[in-house]
Amino acid sequence: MDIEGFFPYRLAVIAEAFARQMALVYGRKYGLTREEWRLLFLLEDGEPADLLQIGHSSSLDKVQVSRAAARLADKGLISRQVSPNDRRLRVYAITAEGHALFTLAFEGVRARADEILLAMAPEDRAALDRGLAALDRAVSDTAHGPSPRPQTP
Amino acid sequence: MDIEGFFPYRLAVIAEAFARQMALVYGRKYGLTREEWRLLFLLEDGEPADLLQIGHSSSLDKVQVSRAAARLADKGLISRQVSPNDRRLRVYAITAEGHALFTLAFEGVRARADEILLAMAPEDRAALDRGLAALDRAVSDTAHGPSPRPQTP
DNA sequence: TATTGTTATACTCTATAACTATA
DNA sequence: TATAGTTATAGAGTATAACAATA
Repeated sequence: MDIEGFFPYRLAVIAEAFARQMALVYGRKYGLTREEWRLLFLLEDGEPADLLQIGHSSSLDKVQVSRAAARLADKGLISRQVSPNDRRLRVYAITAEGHALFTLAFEGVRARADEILLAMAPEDRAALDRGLAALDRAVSDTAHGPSPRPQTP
Repeated sequence: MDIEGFFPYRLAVIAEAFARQMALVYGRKYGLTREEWRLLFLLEDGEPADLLQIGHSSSLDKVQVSRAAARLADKGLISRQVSPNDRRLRVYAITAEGHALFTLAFEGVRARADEILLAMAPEDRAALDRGLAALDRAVSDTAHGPSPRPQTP
């Protein structure tokens, strides 16, 4: 068994190399960590939301979201307001500055991602898409222990 | 643009979920870190080698290899001997205990990986394989800056 | 002077647990 | 008492720089 041909190794190395290319853009060029980038993406994309909703749709746990949100709020990229309905909740929303920065960063990331994906033959792209979707299902379907990244103890 | 459908996000999340399943085995069950696991894999697989050779074929840099090797040597899983030819070099080799532990861990990891992969339709597995290979090439082909994980400054 | 391997430093990420304030 | 969010702590991963020993 050669390590290069061992599927778990291959997947990890390829995904890492791709993620590194993206991080060069939002990280080195726009000063965002991966968690900040995801959080901004989520808030830009959807309605203002609270921490648990965000955790659910970002594959981050509540601690990660809380800390990324604190940093983003410090930079003025998002706002955090206590909910009037339930004062335990905070409602996160993207600010105008946040929107502006996200737009720039997103264009950069998308451009780099497209550059890579468009260097692939269309059939290969389709194969990748199909294979990843199937892998995603297979991991969920065969999960044993507790579900990953639980939000509540 | 929905974050769930954004390719870089999808790839990262799926690869992460898969890697987590593997780490549950070699990590939680056999007490190895990811770097120790890779290093052991490499030494089990090939000839005894020096640090730079290992770095090249493991996607780890020399610092990571050096530290993982120190921990593995402490546990008695590998040996490190100064090369007689060039006394700057150290030759790493797996020990009998290392071999025994690796064999157990590998069986476990392979079993979990196979469980997932065999839950996929054969055509989906083939698509995944083909898509990943193409993605790997595309990332390399479109690389701009310095190559990732350089071993020498 | 250049190279191999090690150590140092700092920051990010991951995983838990404990804490606070509200409900 | 339970829940939402925060803070604390520790370990693992990543990125650089500096260093010692040897060539």
